Amino acid sequence: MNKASGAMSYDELRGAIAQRHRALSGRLQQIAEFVLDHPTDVALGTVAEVAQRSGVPPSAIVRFAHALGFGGFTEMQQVFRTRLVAGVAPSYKARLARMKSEEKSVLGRQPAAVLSRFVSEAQSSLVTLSQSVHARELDAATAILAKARDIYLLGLGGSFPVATHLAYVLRKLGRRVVLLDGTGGSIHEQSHAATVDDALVAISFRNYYPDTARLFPELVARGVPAISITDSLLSPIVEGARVVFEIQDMPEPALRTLVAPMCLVQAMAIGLDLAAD
Amino acid sequence: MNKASGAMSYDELRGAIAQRHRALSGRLQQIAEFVLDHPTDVALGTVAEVAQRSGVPPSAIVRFAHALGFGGFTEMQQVFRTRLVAGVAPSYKARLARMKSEEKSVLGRQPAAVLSRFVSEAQSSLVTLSQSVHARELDAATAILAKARDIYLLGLGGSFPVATHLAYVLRKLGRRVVLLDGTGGSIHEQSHAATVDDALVAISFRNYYPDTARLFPELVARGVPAISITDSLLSPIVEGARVVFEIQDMPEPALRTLVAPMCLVQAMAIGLDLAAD
DNA sequence: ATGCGATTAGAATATTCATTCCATTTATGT
DNA sequence: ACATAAATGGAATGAATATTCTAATCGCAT
Repeated sequence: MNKASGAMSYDELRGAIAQRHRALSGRLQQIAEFVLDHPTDVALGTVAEVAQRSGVPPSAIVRFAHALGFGGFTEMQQVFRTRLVAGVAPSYKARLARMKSEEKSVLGRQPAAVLSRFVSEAQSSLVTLSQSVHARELDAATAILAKARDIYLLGLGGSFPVATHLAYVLRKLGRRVVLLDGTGGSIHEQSHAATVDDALVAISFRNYYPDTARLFPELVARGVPAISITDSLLSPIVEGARVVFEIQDMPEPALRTLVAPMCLVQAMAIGLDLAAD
Repeated sequence: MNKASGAMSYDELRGAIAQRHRALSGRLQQIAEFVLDHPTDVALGTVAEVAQRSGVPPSAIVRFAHALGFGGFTEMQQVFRTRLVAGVAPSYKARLARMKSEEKSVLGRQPAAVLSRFVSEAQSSLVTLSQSVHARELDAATAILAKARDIYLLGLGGSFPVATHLAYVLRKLGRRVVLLDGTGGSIHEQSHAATVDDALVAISFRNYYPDTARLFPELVARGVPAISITDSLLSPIVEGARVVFEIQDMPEPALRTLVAPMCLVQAMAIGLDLAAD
């Protein structure tokens, strides 16, 4: 019971186990070998399960945790669980909390620190993007766009920059684009000519812009093939869409760099152009 | 209770939740949104924890699981746990296989390859950004913006998305913003009210949009403090600018993801807000 | 061999947890 | 406006779980 185990990472724990392996008694050595070989079982199982799989009585498992300086099995299990959560996409909640805490410090308030924060934020959102977008979806999306006569773009509020960017690139590539921006009237009027021979790319993140949520179902009902870029399967532009790109983003709208969706629409546009040859 | 839930994958479950979301009652919808946004919490937490974090009573969580066809929370949780183990298991063999498949797709022009190409482009442009932007410039920029009564944004053509994004964030933070977009007349008229007490953020990349090149010197001549974001010191918006951010980008306009300038303007806006407190 | 300390296994226990039940509230149709 | 059904929240319940305790066993030096 000589090791402070409070804030221990999984790798540190592995090292600690390996280090004192030979100093442990027979049963405890057996358990040490098992937990190093089956960290997932330890992370997700109960004491009884781990005990059975490693062939020892439950109490031995608890003694093992004690020998490592933990208050009990549950405490040790927490460390093994960090390994699991580290494997999946970094949680935005944690990152947001980190941002908030850094904002408090004087150093974090300096513009240079703010920039490096957004840069690293953008980096990880790009990693997440390439992991979460599948080739099948991209192929389907470009197929829809390739068949479209006119391409309608719907992205208002915070998503407007993405829509304008996609509009710019598509027009550069010679596509006919209608950007639904609501200038000079309602977006309903702008989208009135959309038919089943056209296509719609809708972009919307929380909180979903009301006009987007209203117009999207109308166009879908008219048979316009739709591609949606959003942050949740529950967003109003998911139902009826032929293709849905779900992109994780920051919960706070003002903190979104839009890096991931910008890259995605770019890839869609260029991929469309290359496939057309 | 009409869905066989025994051998269900995480993605299938997500789809099922999204599909019957609107058919659920209020509380259950609230839970649906939470579990889609916080799958890790569901995978690792207890009923009480999930209930507290999602702001519902524990019994509602169990009812939610029942509504999805599971025998109880524990049964549903198993599906969420598969997501965690799937994320960590692919060690070397799977990762190698993934790399191989990516290489293969690079050979073709498949959209997925295009995306990964843009992602890596964006990654490196972010690295370059954090290296090339210095704290002194950022400080100077935020100082100018802090003193400004109205902030005029000038970014046309391919830079328009950056300008709209900056406009969105600044307005969210309560700043007075004039976006020079030329709708309903000339940008000259829109910028007519700009004085020495205001500020101008100009964004322009090759080939420099003619209107930008024309308007920028006029505003500078009128004494409006200017911040420029561009790709060359020879660009038309460098001379007369108080601060210049030079950002390397792709030579071909259609291939720019705008990732770096998006991050930069975001950092400027948030940095301004934090410094103002 | 024998006594002593360390180690172990299994039962006992106390706690945590998921689930169910029921009274109350809220929505819905007549 | 009323009656009926659905939904909800909170307490009660019973199961599952981690942990502790104790008697038995093992290893080891004398």
